[in-house]
Amino acid sequence: MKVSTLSEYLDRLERTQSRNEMSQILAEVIREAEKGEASVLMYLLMGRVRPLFDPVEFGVADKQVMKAMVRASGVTEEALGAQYRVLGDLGLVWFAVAKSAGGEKMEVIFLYESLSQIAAESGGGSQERKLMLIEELLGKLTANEGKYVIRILLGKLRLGFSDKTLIDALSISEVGDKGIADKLEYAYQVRPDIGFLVQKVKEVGWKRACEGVGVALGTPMMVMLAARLKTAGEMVKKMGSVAVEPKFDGTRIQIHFQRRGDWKVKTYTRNLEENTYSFPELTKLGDVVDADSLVLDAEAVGVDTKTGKLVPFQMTMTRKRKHDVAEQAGKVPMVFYVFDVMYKDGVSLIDKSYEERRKILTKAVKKNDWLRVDEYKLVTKAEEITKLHQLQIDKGLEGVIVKKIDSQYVPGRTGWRWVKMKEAEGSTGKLSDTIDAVIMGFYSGKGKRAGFGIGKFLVGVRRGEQIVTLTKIGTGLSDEQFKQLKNALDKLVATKADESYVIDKTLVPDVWVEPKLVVEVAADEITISPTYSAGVSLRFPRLVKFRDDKSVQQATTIDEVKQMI
DNA sequence: CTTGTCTGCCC
DNA sequence: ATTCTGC
DNA sequence: GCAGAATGGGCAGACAAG
Repeated sequence: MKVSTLSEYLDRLERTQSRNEMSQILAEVIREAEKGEASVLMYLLMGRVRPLFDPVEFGVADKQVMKAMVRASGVTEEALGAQYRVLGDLGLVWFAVAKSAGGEKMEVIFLYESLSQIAAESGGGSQERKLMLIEELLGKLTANEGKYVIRILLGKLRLGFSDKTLIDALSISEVGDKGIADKLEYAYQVRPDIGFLVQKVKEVGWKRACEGVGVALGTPMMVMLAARLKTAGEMVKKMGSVAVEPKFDGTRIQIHFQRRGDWKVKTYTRNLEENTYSFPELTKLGDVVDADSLVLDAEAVGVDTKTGKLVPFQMTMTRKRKHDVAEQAGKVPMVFYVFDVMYKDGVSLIDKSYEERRKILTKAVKKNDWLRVDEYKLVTKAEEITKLHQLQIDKGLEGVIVKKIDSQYVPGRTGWRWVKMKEAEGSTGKLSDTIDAVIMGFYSGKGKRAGFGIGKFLVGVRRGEQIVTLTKIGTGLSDEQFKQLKNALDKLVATKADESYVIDKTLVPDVWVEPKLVVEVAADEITISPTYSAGVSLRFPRLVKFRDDKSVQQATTIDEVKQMI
């Protein structure tokens, strides 16, 4: 397939909003792909050159791509930046400034090779080499083709489809409708590589491609996630009999173990990245399990060496490293709370019920101190969920996960099988109170929000006569509220930061505004911040509502914020 | 060698 | 992570 | 309700620049 053909398909996709229609178009792409080309096309459509679980990344984003665009177009960085703030998409910026070069009919395979080379460059001088390669590539493409290539480099085609839609499309390409999407999804779940799946289906047909697939050691599988419901009552209504488990504030880890073989343990993150190197303590896994092979689902949490208590999330995350792991493991050892088993001794367990898997799990782990099978309580009443939730909160945990006891292990967060509960019913965030913060400035938006002229904004709190920065806010507003806010802020635009602002150079907004507007902000936690001038910041900040009724003098103070810790 | 910027990935 | 929105 | 796309803080690592 030619790149020009691909870009015509992408043009069509860009014009359609209906995902059903998108699936049809994508099915055409799959049908038209030549042998050996299908996998490559799928990766490109996902804004990548390799499957999710391969650690191959482009290593360029906004800043570097913009530099390459400066070179390829001759337009200054300032001019491109200005366009970017208006259009909210570097692909569109390129389309606007690119000279109508190209003309060469490039093959998709060639494009793929070029992009792979960009990803492969590393070491001293690699940034320069990446820039050259991008510049060269753009020079061979039309402005429209370049638009899509830039979006691929940024990992966002922004066309309204992703892997799920590609699976629907694959089903359509094979049988004319979404009839086999379930089976394909299952195959994708245990090997989340859309390029591999499409290629295989095209080569051997969907029946053989889906035949006998199951969890495989050494291949990360997609994990089950917890949805959210507002009340315990809704949980009981949707799920019936449930198990309530503690929710630990650490990092999700999928553990693959085999007693014999060229490796013993491999671990993966929630997003399927391999992170075996981060957890040297798991080399001893064979001592504490009664099995020849396992795939486990767990939460890794650091412990305080003095008190034995679990450490805060930020401390646990210091283990997300490649270097000096052993040293860090001494400072912050890990424990692993195991809550599920997806495979044991050659048998895939994801089709078994929660209760069955739990029984197998309990038997598979021997009594020990660091690989802990977490507790679960079977419950049928809403009040019991609420009570257990409060119990975990009192213990200092994040909350609870409520699980439907007869449910299979299904990836993603759909279907009301697992539901999380963090804050108490009726409250907006886990933080006991909301904060009334002052809007200090705002930033242009990307994608849809470019049209609003605002995508997020900077807020602060009072410290004496000063206003110190606390967090940026980019969620909690409806489209309508974004438009309203932009209108209101336009009347407060200032040419520079107000004298009362204590600012940090990395947080300079696109537009400063006078300190007039107050907003109510919710969050889950107050964190010690290395970046914000308040010295603290918010974890998961979101807007609750505009507080036009409040003056800046009535906004929350830094002392009040610190008392909430 | 240190510092700053950018990126990717945890939540 | 949270939240909003078109289908 | 699903799937997708906006957006958050903050950590380590890779490079480039000084």
